[in-house]
Amino acid sequence: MGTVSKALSLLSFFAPDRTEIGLSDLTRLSGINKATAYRLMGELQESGFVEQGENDRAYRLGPQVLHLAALREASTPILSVSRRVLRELSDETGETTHVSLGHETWVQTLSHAYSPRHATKVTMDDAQTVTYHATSSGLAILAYADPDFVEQVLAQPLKVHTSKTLVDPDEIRAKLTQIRETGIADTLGSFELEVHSHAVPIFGADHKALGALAVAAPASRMSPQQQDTIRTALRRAGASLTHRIGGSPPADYPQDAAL
Amino acid sequence: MGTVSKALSLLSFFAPDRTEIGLSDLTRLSGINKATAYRLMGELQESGFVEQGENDRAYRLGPQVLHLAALREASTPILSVSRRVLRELSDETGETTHVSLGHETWVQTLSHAYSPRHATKVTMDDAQTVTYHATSSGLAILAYADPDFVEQVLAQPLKVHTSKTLVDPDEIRAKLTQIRETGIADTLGSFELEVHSHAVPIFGADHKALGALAVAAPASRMSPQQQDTIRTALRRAGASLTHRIGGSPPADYPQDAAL
DNA sequence: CAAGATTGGTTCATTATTTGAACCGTTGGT
DNA sequence: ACCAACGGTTCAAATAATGAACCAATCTTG
Repeated sequence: MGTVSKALSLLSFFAPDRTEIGLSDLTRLSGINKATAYRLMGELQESGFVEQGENDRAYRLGPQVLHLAALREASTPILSVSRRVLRELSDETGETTHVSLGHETWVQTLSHAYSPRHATKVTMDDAQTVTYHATSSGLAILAYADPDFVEQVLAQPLKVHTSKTLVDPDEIRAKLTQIRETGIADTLGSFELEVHSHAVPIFGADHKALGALAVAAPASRMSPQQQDTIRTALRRAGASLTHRIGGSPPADYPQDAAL
Repeated sequence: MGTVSKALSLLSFFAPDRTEIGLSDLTRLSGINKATAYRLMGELQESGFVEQGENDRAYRLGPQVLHLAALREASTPILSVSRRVLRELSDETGETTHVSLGHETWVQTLSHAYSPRHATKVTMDDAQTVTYHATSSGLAILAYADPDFVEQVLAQPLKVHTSKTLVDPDEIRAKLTQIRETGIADTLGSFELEVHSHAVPIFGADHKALGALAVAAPASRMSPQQQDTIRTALRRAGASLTHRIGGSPPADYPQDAAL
């Protein structure tokens, strides 16, 4: 493992529930020598990737990461492109839609759109972080992720969100196989009761799922016809989004008859 | 310069107008040996900070940067917090408001809010990149940045956006001094004609300006009373935003009488 | 309140990694 | 058929990373 990888691996210890890390904690978490960690963090700090609090001297992520994220957005505009796709998909289905990004251990909601058609709708926050195993978006990503990554996710404690949350790794693996047959994931009440959610994976240039596009509807409104509308619209919108960010699906991704 | 800094400096060659860089270009731009650059980019790729196109093998920023940006957002929630502040500020002033982040050579618009009060309004895009010298946001940031940084920005060619754009470094330096007296920057038509824009800096935990909060209004609507309303509201909203992201203004920042 | 533990930070001889000129095999243009 | 430019690779020489021990300053705690 090179020095650079080691330094960057230090960044991976930042998590939603651990946004500030002191030097000693960092050495314990990483197993890297304290002097080394100190020097590496110093370099990361110089480049603006981390910054230090004044009082406790704990490290936290710096503004430079926002800079890079904005540039990434310029080259692979998943955020801005998804806005149009979400708008159209919401109009078409009459339901709430959103895009998420798959990360190490959690799924990040990037952006969403509502439909004015119904008074009742699923409401969302941007920048929300949700679990892989309980959401249709998470499952859609997992279904087209590296098997190693899937096992890594399933090896963690799986939170029970509702009475319908799948937490048995075997059941989840079976569900993933089932998702791969149609290319569409759906969950009914496993994250929030009364929410029926459908999702398709979004692929990057490397043919791997980097995120998901989803439609979330109140379960009470989900008729077979509505589900059909959603699946058709979702499939098309997903393909469009994948294409527009310069990505392409893997060879084994189920293509719709009418492409 | 350590190996890590060298690797991270490679990332700085990505820019809005250069989102993909080949290996040879990268060695020329950085002056780093080709073999070294190759190995460093390999490490950055392993960590997901960059990815390679399939055809041309050019490097581009990877999804990992979005992950880190989301985490940074969790610790310093400038994006989510600013939404509420923007909403309130738009309601209060009846005009378009936005927050921006200062970067190396440009200013990035993060988020914005419109007011429904008037039919005519200044329209904005998120993730827009604008110049330091021609915008009130940029000037507000520069006024509270390191002098070295200011000189670095002013040493570059300054783009003429309109007939009213300031491009003489001396005039800009004088303007910055003037901004520091009140703590509020304003520009009339220097970026877009007919737009009168006011901005205050947003400070991080290190007492340095990391971004700006701004109100943009059609010049025709800018009466002295309206300007007064905006300046008061902006001052308060800026202080609130700075506070809510865990930042604090430097000691010499002009405090409003009614804090 | 004083002993012991823990914090961020530092030192320096040892070690292992980075470095870069030269060298491939391919590709694309002329 | 040539040449230039591309991404990628090699290996001895050079340089940078490493980590045990060590500070000074807080925090805990009996």
